[in-house]
Amino acid sequence: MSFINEEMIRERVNEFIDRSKELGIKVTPQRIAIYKELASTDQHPSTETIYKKIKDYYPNISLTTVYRTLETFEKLGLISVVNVLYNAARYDANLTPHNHIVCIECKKVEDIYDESLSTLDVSDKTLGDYHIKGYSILLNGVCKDCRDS
Amino acid sequence: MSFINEEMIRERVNEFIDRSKELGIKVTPQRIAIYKELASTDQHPSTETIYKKIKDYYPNISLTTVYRTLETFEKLGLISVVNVLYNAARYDANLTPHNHIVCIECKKVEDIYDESLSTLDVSDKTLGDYHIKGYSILLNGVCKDCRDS
DNA sequence: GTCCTTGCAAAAGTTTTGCAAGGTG
DNA sequence: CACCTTGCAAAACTTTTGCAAGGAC
Repeated sequence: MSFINEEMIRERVNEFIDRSKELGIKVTPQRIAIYKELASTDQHPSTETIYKKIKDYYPNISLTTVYRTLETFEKLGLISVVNVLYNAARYDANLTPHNHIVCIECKKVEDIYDESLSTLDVSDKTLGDYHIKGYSILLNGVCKDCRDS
Repeated sequence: MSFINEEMIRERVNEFIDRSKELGIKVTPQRIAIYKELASTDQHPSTETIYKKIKDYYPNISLTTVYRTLETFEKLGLISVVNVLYNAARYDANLTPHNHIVCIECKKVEDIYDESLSTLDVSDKTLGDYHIKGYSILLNGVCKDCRDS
């Protein structure tokens, strides 16, 4: 299911290279290394984690490059960020069940009370190796303020 | 709908005070101020934002206190954190639709391919003031490794 | 050769920790 | 008055930015 073999990785990296050329960005060894590292795992690593792994065989790479490269890839849609709101912790005193919508640009968060999103029933189930405690649905889009400016 | 008036806030703060006593934590002016600030908005503020607001009328409060207090509240279930994975950006090269499960303790992220979670269809809709681009479902629980230790 | 990309260093921003003083129960 | 909580300072950690050198096309 989630097993990734050598051939799949090679294929993904080749697709990445083709796509980069289409998009007009330069294909550097650093970019290939970063993409390959991310394509080789289903662990959703942080920037630091990717950096450390690459450093083993590419000791000169800079952490700054990894940051900048991941941002570039994400903006071009080559990869995605699991947690849009990684900039700072956000709290909520409202404990009644509801979901959230995040503005991709200004990072504003608003509540959503929408019945079509309340149909999931996963609490207290077991999924894979996990005891599920809860879930959160984060919609994303662009808010009116950001569209207007 | 999402309008919060003075009376609701007072009520929430009183509940908070009662609950704090039940839980055996001390009710300090700082804690009341922090809880009240959070209960007075549906904006899901960051620690810094809460700090700045309180500082207007409580100039001696420390940012450290706000950090520590929010953590305390969260661990006791008095409030919740919107974004569990706020510690660092996490990336994913797998662009096929899937969801994620996060271990609350070690912050590990794994992929979920579960059909019962794939029934949401919100793309390209408009919800409130937003053009929806997509959504992510983040289940949370405790992984096997963390349960065992 | 042009211009995008990289690496270094420094800065900005977020969160955590140690410790003494202070306040709640 | 015991002990939890606070505030300050410092450190740890994550991310961003400026600039000159380097490399892809």
